[in-house]
Amino acid sequence: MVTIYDIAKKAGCSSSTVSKALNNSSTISKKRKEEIIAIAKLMGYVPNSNARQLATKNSWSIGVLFSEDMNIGLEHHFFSGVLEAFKTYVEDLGYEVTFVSKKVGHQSLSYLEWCKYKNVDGVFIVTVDVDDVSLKELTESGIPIVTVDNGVLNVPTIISDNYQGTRMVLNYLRLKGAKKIAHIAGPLRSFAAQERIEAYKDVLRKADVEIDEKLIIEANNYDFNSGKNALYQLISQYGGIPDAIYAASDDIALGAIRALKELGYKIPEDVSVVGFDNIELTKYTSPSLTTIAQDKIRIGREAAKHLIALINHETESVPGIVKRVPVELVIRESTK
Amino acid sequence: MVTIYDIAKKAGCSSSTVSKALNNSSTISKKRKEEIIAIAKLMGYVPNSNARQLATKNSWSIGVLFSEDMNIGLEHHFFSGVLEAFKTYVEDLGYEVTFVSKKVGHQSLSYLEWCKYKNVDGVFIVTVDVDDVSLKELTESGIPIVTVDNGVLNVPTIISDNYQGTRMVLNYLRLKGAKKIAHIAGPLRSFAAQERIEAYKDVLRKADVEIDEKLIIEANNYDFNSGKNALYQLISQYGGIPDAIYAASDDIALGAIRALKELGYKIPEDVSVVGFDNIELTKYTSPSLTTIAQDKIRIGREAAKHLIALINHETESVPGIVKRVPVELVIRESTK
DNA sequence: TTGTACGCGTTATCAC
DNA sequence: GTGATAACGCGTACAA
Repeated sequence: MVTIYDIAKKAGCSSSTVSKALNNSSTISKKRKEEIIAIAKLMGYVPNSNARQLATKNSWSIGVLFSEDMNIGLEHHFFSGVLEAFKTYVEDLGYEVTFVSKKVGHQSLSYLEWCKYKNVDGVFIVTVDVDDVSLKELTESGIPIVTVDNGVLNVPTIISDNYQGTRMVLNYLRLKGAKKIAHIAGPLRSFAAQERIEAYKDVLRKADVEIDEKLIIEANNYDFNSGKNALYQLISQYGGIPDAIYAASDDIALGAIRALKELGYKIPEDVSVVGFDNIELTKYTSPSLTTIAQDKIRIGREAAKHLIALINHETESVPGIVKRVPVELVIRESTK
Repeated sequence: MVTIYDIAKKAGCSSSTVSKALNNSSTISKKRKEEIIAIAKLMGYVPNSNARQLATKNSWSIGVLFSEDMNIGLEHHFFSGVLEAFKTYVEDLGYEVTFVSKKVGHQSLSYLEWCKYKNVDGVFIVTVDVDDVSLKELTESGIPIVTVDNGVLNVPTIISDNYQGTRMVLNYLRLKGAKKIAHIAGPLRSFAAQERIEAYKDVLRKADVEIDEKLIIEANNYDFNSGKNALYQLISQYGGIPDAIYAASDDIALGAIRALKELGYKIPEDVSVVGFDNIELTKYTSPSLTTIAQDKIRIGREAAKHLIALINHETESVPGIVKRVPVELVIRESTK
């Protein structure tokens, strides 16, 4: 490993002069500077992150909480996309991103301890086990944090505009003549699920449609099988099928469609079905799925932007929703 | 921030004694040790990663190359799964995982420079632009590296057993009576695509089946549309449809199925279709897809194992395939 | 068993 | 414009 001392020796100057040259300080002659930089390049000098961070107390690093123990299954696709966009944005600003861990070498740490250990500038909570006690400690620590919808509520959150999406779905279905529109909600421990169900009720109410609680059912989870089960429950609780079904996720929608097919119904002839997310495969199923497209890239980027602003003290940390990202209605074959 | 000096002051001893207590050295009395540890906990002491790494020259960190500029689309799902498994394994051993970047603060670095800067113990190449010049420098640097199938060939590689998978597909199709079996290969710049096409030829040859080059077609990519296009080409080049189609990925298979449907063919009545990967959605399409399941978790874990072994000098770095992970044939509705 | 003193590679504060 | 020198927080020979 070549250090600034090696360079200093070769350049015939002191290490502090080298440091100044490399950090283009103003108090150094142009000639010296170029000379030193040339030598550094020649010798293959690479700075040492640890030494630099130790001296500057400045880490340029961001921790990412991304635990997959919690079995979010297909949904994961959404979060991966968000993380990608986030990573791209902050890396371009010169930050490095590291997964927050609970171990270092042979000893166990809490999330907060790990963050202090690494001296991260901020944390992006992507997915997490909300029941983890270690999490509360972290979110209350004062470290800049953002998250996207995942049920952690005491942290600045970037989220899709669920109300807008729900309104678009319902307006569209009603425009197409649907009277009885059911809603298969996501698990209500999820914030997004709560928002969508509230929006469903509110939009209908404002359109002077009476809310029929029998048309609302909560799925156990966001996945295919939960959707399938929910549909059977819906039918038995409602005593038949509605004109249309608004599902809280694409996977739920696909599960519901499968169940409907098993029961001999045709989509969209007998019943229209709409999902939420616009995951890749919705283009390719038959029928292809009408759905609300979430803008993963935008969400990731907005999260990054907000976190950087927090780090730079350009904004204050307020718990809850700080940004709603617009969604889009994608009309395909599952609605008539 | 509380340091070992703060603890030393409170405990009435020297900082080195504190250090010894915290690193459970053998040369310290039990009583002192427990006392110091208690004080450390009380004061909320957290070690400083940079100082420790600077002193020990030991980073306990692994870099991950995961660039998404290259538009691998749906395939990404596979790599995300592999990365998850990898991360879980190495974090459990106490390593932290950081995305390799090309910037730090405001200056640009090559991959290798970044790795030296961060002093990572090893690198896991998940996805990467193989044409990146910066990559060669890294792979030839001597830093421990592993990769999974992605076209980087001069590095130890963990990969699915493509031969076994291909053999299972072909044997199954032939058993079911298929005579003319076409192969839609992946893009041949991909190593897996090459392996699968070679296996296809070899297995048939060994079964005394004459290879008909007209039954082989290379898709431009691994995605849906490439599969669709490839199928049209196949038909025009072969002058009809074969008994069965073995596609190099599920997405290709689904694209081909879509094209077949457009042409009025029924699957599996008119033609059987088999994919490769076993991505989630293959369960839910209609017909659901017969495919080869790749074991993402096992691949990620084996990659981790191998990298750790390299880091610990328990094995030597040999370019090319170091481990083949078994695959499984999942029979669903797209074959008869 | 404990403490002293130094090194890890860098930046930053002063004198010069 | 340049160069000693002191941090930064920790680990570790070596001496006590």
